[in-house]
Amino acid sequence: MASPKPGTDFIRQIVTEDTENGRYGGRVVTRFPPEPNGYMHIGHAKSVCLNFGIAKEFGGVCHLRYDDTNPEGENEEFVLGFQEDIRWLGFDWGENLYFASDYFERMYDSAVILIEKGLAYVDSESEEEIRERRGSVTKAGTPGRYRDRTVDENLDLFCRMREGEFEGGAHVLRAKIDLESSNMLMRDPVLYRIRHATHYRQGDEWCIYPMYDYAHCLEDAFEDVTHSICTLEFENNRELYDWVLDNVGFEEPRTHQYEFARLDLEHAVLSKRRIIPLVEAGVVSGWDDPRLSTVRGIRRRGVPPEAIRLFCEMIGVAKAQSVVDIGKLDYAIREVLNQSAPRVMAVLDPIKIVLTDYPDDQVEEFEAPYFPHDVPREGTRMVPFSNELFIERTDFEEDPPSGFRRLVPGGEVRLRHAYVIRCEKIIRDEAGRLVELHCSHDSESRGGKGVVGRKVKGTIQWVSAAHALTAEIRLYDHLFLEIPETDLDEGEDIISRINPDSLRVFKEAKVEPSVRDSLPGTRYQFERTGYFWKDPIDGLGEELVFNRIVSLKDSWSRTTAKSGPKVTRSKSGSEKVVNEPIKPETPKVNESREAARAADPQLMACFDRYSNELGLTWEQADLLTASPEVSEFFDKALAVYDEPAEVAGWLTTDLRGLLGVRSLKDLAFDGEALGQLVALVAADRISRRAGKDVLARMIDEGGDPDQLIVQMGLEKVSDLTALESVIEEVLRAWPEKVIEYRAGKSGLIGMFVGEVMKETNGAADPKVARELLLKKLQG
RNA sequence: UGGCCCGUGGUCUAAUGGCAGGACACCGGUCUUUGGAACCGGCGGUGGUGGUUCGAAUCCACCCGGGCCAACCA
Repeated sequence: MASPKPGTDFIRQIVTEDTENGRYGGRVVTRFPPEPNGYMHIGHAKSVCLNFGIAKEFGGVCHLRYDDTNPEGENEEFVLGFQEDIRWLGFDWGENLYFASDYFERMYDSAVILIEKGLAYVDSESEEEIRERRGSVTKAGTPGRYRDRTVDENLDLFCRMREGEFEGGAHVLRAKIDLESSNMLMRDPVLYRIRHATHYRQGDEWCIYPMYDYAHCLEDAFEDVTHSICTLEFENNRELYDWVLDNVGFEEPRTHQYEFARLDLEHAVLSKRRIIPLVEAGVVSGWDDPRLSTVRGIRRRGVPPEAIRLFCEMIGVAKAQSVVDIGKLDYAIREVLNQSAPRVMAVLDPIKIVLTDYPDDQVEEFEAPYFPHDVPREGTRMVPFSNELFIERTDFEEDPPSGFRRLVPGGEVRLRHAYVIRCEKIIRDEAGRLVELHCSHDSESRGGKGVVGRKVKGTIQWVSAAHALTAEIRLYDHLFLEIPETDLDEGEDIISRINPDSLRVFKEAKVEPSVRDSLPGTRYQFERTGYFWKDPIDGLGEELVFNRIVSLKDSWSRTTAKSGPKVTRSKSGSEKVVNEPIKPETPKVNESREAARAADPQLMACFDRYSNELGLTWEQADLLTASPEVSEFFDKALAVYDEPAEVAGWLTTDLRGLLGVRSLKDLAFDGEALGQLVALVAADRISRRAGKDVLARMIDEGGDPDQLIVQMGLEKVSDLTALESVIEEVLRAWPEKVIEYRAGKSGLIGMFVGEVMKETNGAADPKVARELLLKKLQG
């Protein structure tokens, strides 16, 4: 089975690293935290596979925790729904079932801590005022009247909020953080609001309820979660997540939040917010409509859980927002079902065949295997045959296109597991409509025996008219024509985008009799048509009702349709953006750096000195004068090693890249140390590359470059013969690469240099090594 | 418009300064009593421009494009 190797996505890498470093003492605790206000959809399934999957792989646990902090819309039915769906997917939370609402008391206590620290206050302004004062993304917020209430006053008010003294909306508890923060979430976020509502678990015990940003991180921390994995839209919330935990007093090692891109599927609608109107308008039969991408819908359609897991493995986990081709889901379903579904015959839209040369009172039975030769499973059933049969209407063509391999007037076709027949006569009614086909059969071809002297290319399915079962068969197609989740505009009526052919019903379909005795839940392949199972609700009684789970891949209709251009998405980058090359007359300069210089004459002077006296480029001078720290760092380095261009290169490129989120101030070394390092490289003591390794070490652990070189064994190998022998060794170790290189794959030179560097532990001079390599590979 | 995040074949995703690889889709072929499956082969990619480096998808800068954030929702 095609399955990409799991375990290499960025989250698993983080977990691996944390486990290896013993950050949490080897513990791995994840959690799946649904709000019980709707049913689970396939997007949740991705998260379930991720969280439970990681726990399993790392020998940890995954908690199922309901994030039930808002009484509105939450209820027990949805709680049960999630449990059912998660179990169906094949995951188990064991003992670890939790409810955020069970933590309300502890959350209250934590809020009191924040108030006592002066980090939270009761605000009594109206909702509108608060919104007004929060400012906008480009405008700072302004403090309200109540921001400076005393701790005692806040404590008293908060207590009375809980006691139920106030109306909803009268007061809120807010964190006191920073009204000017560029992150809107940090502008004194609301922690608690008053809601006189009955909670489905807590009843009327509470009339204040915590907000997500306050509650969620505490839930994770209370449960000793290690890796709190959520979707990308919570990236901005991480800062607040950390703020709450740090200020309530949780210390490292504590939980941290990581974000991945949620699943978006072509032709599907994935959020509860968008599914609810479909359910309410009755365009689908309910949350379990087989066309919906809810887990209930998928399950009712007949998709096996293995297929969902395979699908989630196939699509991977990353941070790039993306839209997955629905064909991948179909593939995963077929992949699983091909191995497990017994084959039987059914005819959706029958036309009658009369075998004029077959005795009309004769019935014979063919023993037909349930599985094709390439599926290693056993089993057969008996299929009755008589002189009146049904075949699929689309398997007969009066006027066939070229390449058509099924029944045509005067032509032959093989009936699967039975005889070859020939179409002798078309019978029509007065209106000229096709009524039945009169055919003859070749008794020599019984049971699939070969025919002599001619080729019969086509094989079609059939059922005996007298023995067939009549069934209703429902064919499902994508609910939406071409609209991925992200393409819908806010407020747009999604019902207008429904695919009118998303459900087609065949009420008079004919199925071979063997399925009458099938085990409940059996998934079949109706040969040449697709995978089907009995609808678990409407197919329960006497009536036979089948759902199509997924069609078979159909390379015939693909070639006939001469498939027009694929529908492309209207938004989100399907067309390449071509940029005009920009050759600025005067180099572009970052505005904030320019502002910093404008505000600081000394910086401005540095900028002039760097670009004029020192001869640095605009870009370098610009970067080096972003702040006084940078220019001072640079000047100190220059004092040790006075080659401005070189030092500037190290500082603006290598050091900047290595720094990440840290700033120069956090460093355990200063400009002088950088100067020393650059000097050592310039003096040929170590290669530039080795120098970068040293720099990385200095950033992580501090230390003196001179000593580090010795410690890390990076002293340059400049001995030509020593280098040569290493090179010989590398070339011997990769004979086939040498051949490829000589055959023209010149990109391999980098790989050879890399191998030499590896062999010498980074000490070789790559420039020399490359030259030598080039020379050797020539000959 | 401010902040944060993200750009790798048609789609999803690897490569953590050293061979741009895999899967789906697509195209061709072999095989076949399913126009299925399997097998073989093929097409096709680092958003752009500069810079650093022996070497850049990867580091730096600018540009372009996309996403998220101004609920007392989660």
